[in-house]
This record gives sequence, structure tokens and C-alpha cells, in this order.
Amino acid sequence: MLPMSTEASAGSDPHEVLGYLLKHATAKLTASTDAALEPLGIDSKDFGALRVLAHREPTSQLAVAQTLSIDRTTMVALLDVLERKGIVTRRPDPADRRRNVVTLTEEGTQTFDAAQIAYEKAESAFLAGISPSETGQFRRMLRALVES
Amino acid sequence: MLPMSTEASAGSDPHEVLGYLLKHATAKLTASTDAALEPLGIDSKDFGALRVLAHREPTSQLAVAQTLSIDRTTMVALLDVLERKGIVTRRPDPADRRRNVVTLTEEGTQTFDAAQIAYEKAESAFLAGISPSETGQFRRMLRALVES
DNA sequence: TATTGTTATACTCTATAACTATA
DNA sequence: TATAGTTATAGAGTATAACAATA
Repeated sequence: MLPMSTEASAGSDPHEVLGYLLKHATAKLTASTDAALEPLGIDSKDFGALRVLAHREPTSQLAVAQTLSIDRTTMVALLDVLERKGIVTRRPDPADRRRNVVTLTEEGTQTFDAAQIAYEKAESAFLAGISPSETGQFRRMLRALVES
Repeated sequence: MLPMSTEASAGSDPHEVLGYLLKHATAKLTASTDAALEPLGIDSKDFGALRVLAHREPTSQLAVAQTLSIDRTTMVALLDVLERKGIVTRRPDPADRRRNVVTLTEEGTQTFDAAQIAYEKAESAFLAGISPSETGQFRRMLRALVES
């Protein structure tokens, strides 16, 4: 067995590093929301797309991809799955037939409504580690850090 | 061109979702620290291992891997690179020859010292989006969220 | 010529399984 | 038998390049 250090040595605790904390916080939340959404047949990433679709008028695949900062080729596979599950439809935009208009189906809207509840619940559970007044601050700080 | 929604519709802004914010904050910080460490020939992940090594007495590969919550097979490749660069050494533990004792070399210690400065700088730049008094709160909240 | 969606492909990251050597 | 390190392999995730249809 190798000896454990009993004294403070050079460098701070690796678990205190911001990069480590952010990475693991993200992983924890993702695991939690994935699990919460799993009964609905979608995961966090799918839910991200659903949010964009529910948030806007029917949009092109590219617009959804750009909103989520993912590649348009990645969007194809993501929508393939959602379409196969009957959650979204794709049809050529009459005004520009290069584009697909992506729309939530009736079932997709129901899935989204249920997903929102499930997601909020998982997010709340994740945020239980800090006080309710802090969660607002936390979200605001994150927004400032991402946008700056 | 598809019409943009002019009214608030169902669901909140996809960019406000905690999962999105956390993911992008992590990506932004990682990109920044990777760039800051690049001149030293290491990246954020390497730096994570270096922190563990600098923080402790010489340790086995497995102990380092477990501290970082990465697989021991992943550790092998990571140390291969650091060893080839002369940053760490591996030698069998005389007390248990199944283990490798991993140690920072002289050069590795210098790399770590320089890396710490570069990392802090990148982290500070990332945190510039919020006030100095908030950074402490932010770090504390993250710790609470990860640990709970 | 440029753009959207698609496909094929490759690359990164990481884990699982199996092997070696040591215990 | 179990453990540490290694290797080979496979899987997830994502991007780049090339192509078809359309503008």
C-alpha cells in the first residue's frame, strides 16, 4: 500500500477545481434528467430539440440545429429517431423545398408536456443541494458566464 | 424563409435550461483552459492528472484514475503521453510490483507550476462574467450540487 | 453558385473484455 | 483467487467531406 499524504502539499484539492466541478455537475444533472425522461422514450438531447420546436413556429432542421449549437448532420440522426417514434414530422417547406419543416405531432406535444414536468422534477432534485433562493442566483451566474 | 415567432409560445427559452447552461459553461471553460495549457504541451485532462500527482505522495495509476473518476484503462493512455513527454515517470512499486508508482519528473513539476498559473488565468477570465464576490458563491454552490 | 438535407466516413473519447504479472 | 496494468476492441457521440435537390 502506498502511503497517504498527511500534510498539505503543493496544489489544491483536485476536486475543488472549477473544471472538475462543472464537468461533474453537468454529468450528474444529465444522468438525472436522462433517467427522468427515459419512460417517455426520449433523453435530454431529444428534449432539447423538443423545447426548440415547442418554443417556435415550425422551423427548418438547420434552424433547430443552430439554436442548439449542434451540427446539421447530427440533427438528421436525432430527428430520424424522433420521427420514427411519431414525435415529430418532416415535410418539405413549400416556400423553399430545400428545407424540411419540422413540427411536433399531437403525440409529440403530449410527450413534450410530460417531459417538461419530468425534467423540472429532475432539475429540482438536482438543485436540492442548494437553497431555493440560491438557485436563482446560480442560474443567473451561469447565464452570465456562458454569455460573456 | 420561415417566419419567426413574435409572441411568447409554450415552453421557456431553450437557452435558459439548466442543462444547456451547464453544458455550455463547461465547454467554454474547457476550451479556454485547453488553449491556455496548449503552449505547455498539455490539456485540461492532463492537468487534472498533474494536480492529483502534485497534491499527493507518489501514487499508483489506479489511485489517480479513481480520484479523477476515470477508468484505469483510460489512465494508461493518458500517462503514456505524459511519460513520453518527460512529465511523469512510472516504475514498479517495490512493495507491490503489480503497481506503478507514478511521479512527476523535475520537468513535470516545472510544467505543473507553469500550468497552474496558466490555468488560474484562464479560469479568472472565464469568471470575469460575474463579480469577484460571486465567484466564491458559485464555487460553493457547485460543490454542494456535485456532492449532494 | 450557394444552401439544405443526406449519407458515408473518420475521429475522439471512453468503456468492456481478455491477457500478463504479480499478490 | 484477486488485483494492477496493459492491450485489443467496441460503442457512443460528433464532425468533415461529398452528393443530390433546390434556390
